[in-house]
Amino acid sequence: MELSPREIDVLTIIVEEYIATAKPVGSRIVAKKSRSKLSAASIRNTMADLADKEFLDQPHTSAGRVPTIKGLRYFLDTIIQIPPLSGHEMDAISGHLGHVGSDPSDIFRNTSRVLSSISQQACLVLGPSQGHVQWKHIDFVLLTPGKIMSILVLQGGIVQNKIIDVDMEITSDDLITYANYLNSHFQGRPLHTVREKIRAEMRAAKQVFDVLYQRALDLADKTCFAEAQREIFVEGASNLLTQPDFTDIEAMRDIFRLLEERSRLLELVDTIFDEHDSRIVIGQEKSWDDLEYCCLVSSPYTISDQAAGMISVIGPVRMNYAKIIPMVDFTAQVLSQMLQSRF
Amino acid sequence: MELSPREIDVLTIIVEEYIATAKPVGSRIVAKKSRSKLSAASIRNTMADLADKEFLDQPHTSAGRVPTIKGLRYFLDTIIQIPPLSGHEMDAISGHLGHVGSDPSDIFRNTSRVLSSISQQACLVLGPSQGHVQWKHIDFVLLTPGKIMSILVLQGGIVQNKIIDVDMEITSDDLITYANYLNSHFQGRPLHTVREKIRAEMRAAKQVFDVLYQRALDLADKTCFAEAQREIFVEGASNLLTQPDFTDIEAMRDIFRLLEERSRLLELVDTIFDEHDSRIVIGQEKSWDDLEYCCLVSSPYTISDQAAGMISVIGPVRMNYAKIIPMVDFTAQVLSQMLQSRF
DNA sequence: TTTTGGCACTCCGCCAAAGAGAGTGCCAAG
DNA sequence: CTTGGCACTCTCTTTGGCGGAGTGCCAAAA
Repeated sequence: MELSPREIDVLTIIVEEYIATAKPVGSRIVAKKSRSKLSAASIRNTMADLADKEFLDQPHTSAGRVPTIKGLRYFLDTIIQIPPLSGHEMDAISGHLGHVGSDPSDIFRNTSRVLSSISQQACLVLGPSQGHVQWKHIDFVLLTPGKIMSILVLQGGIVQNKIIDVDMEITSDDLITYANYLNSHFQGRPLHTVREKIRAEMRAAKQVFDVLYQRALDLADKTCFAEAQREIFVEGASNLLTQPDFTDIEAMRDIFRLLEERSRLLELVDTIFDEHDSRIVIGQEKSWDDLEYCCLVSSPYTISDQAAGMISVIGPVRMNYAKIIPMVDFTAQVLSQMLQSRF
Repeated sequence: MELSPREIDVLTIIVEEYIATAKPVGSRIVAKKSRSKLSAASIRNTMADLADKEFLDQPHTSAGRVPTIKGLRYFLDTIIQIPPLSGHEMDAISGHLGHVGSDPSDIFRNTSRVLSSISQQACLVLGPSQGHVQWKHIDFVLLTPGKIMSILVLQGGIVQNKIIDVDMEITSDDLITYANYLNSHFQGRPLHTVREKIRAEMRAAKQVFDVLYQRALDLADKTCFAEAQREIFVEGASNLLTQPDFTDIEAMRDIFRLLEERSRLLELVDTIFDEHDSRIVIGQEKSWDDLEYCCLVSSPYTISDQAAGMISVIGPVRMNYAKIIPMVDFTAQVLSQMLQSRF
C-alpha cells in the first residue's frame, strides 16, 4: 500500500514518539514535531486517514493514536533510516567483545552479554552450525565396561562430548585404534562431508564384514549426529524487567518462559535463521502466541564467509529500533571478524 | 529466647496464614484457627507480647500482624514440623529425575528443572566439587601452533576442556607423549591428590631438568587448576513471575540479576555450602543486599558419601516451607542415589 | 480543493470526601 | 486470667466533580 509523503511524515513522528514515550500521540504533538507547518487540525485529518488504513489505532475515543503492528511494520520496512553508530558506541562494543579467552563458548556467551548490556534488552546468540567446521580430533574414553565417552574436537576449539552405551565388549586399546583410524581419515574435513562419508562407508563396511572398521564408524556416527548440539546463549533477561513501562507482566512472563525452554527457543530461532531476510520479526505477525507483544532483531554472523549463526536482541515491540538495529549489525560484524581468525 | 506454648501457637498460625495469603493476619482469624478456644481479645494480648519481642510486625496501626524475619526464623528453627511427602509427590520427583541420559550435566540440569517445576520456584544446583572424583583420562589436541586444547575426563563422564596458549613449539606427537605419561601416572586417582602430586613433581622436575616431563606437568597443572570450573545450573526463574503476589518488582529484579551473574551466584552458594548447617538462608540475615527479601532452601547431595554439591530452591521469603523443605531434601536424596551408581 | 480556527463532545486521570471494613488497645466485669 | 464491649485508627473502595487532552466536524479562509 502506498502512503503519501505527508502520511509518511505523520506515521514516522507517531512511531518515534510512541517508542520514546509509550503514550498515545496526539495531533498537537505531531504538529509541533513536524517540519511541515501544518496545523493540528490538518494533522488530525491525516491521522484519520492512517487509522482507516489500519496503520494507527486509538485506545479509546479522544485519546491520541498508537501505531498498529501493520503501521510499525511499514515504518520498519520502508521508512526507517538507520543512523550509524557513534565511534564511542563502536569502541564500547568491540572493546568488550575482545576481552575474553579463546574458548568459543566463552566468546559467544560474552557476545550475548555485551550486546544485552548495551542494548538494555535480552540477547540471544545462536551458536555456529557445525557442518562447515573442520573435524580436528576424536577421542574415546572407556568410562565403565559398556559405557564410552566420545569427545570430538572441531576447528577453533569447539568440543562435543557424548556418552555412548554399547552392548559389546570393547577395550581401551580398541578405542585407541578406532580413534586413530577415524582421525587419520577425517582430520581437516568439514563435518558435513564427514557425516556423508561415514554413512557411505558404513554401507560399504557392512558388505566387507570388517568388524573393527564397522564399530569405529558406528561410534563416529553416534558422535557426529548427536541431536541438537547447536547451542544457544541467552543473556540479559533481567534487563527486560528494568523497563519502567512493563505494564505487561503477562508478556514478560511469556518471554521468560520461552527463554528457559531451550528446545522451543532453538526451533524459533532456527526458523528465523533459515528465512534469511527476516531481520526484524514481530511475534504477532508469526502468530507465535507465546511472543505476541515481542520483537526480535537479528543479524547473522559469518565464519569464512558462510552465515554460520545469528545474534538477536529480543524485547518488547516498543523498542528503539534506530539504535538497536545498528548495534546488532555491528556486533555481528565484529564477532564475524573475531571468528575469522579462529576458523 | 523462650516462648510460651500459647505464643508458639499464635506465632505458628500467623506464619502459616501469612505464607498462605500474603496478608496481615488479624486476631479474629487466629482465634478461629486455633484449637485453644480463646477469644480474639486474648489472642490480641499474646500478639502484643510477640510484637514486643519483635517476632511480629504491624504494617500500620489497626492492621493485622506480619511475622518479622526474626519470627520466621524462630518458626523455621524450632516450631516447624515437616510433614513427609506424599507417595504421589515422591513418585513424581523420582520419575522425572530418572528420565534423562547419562551425561552428568544433563542430570544436574534436569534435576534443577524438575525441582523448580514441582516447587514452582527457581532452583539452582551446584555441580559437584571435583576434588574427590577420579581422574580418568587427559588428552591434548593441537588446535593451531601455540594453541593447545586440553580435555580432562573425570569419572562418571565429567569433562573439562580448556584452551592453553604456549609459547614454545610443540608437536602433536609431543602431546601424545605427554598425555600418555600423565594418564599412566594419574589414572584412577582423586583429582585433589593429583593436584598435590603435580605441584610436588613440578618442583622435583625443575631440579632434574627433565624438560619433557616439566612441560607435561605444566599443561596438566593449567588444566586441573582451571578457575571456577564448578558449574551451577539455574532453572525455573520464570516461575517466580508466576507468583500473583509479586508486589515487589524490585526484589524480583534483584533475584533475576543475581541468577544471571554466575560468578557472584557461585560465591554465595559456595558460602552456604561450606557452612553446612544453613539449610535455610534468608537474604536479610546475611545482609546480602541484593537478596533482601529472598530465601534459599538447600540440601546437599553426596557422591560416595561425601557431600559433593548442593541443590537449592530460591524464592521470596514468603514460601511454603512445609512443602518445599521435604521436596528439596527428597530430591537431593534421589540425586545422591542416581550419582552413586555412576561415581 | 485544501487548510485552518473554532467549538462541542468524549473520555481519562486525579482529587477529595465519605463510608465500610478490619483490626487494635484498653477497660471493666466475669 | 479471660472476655465482651467500645472507641479509635487506618486502609480501601466508591463516588462525584473537575480539568485536561484529544477528537470530529463544520464553516470560513486561502
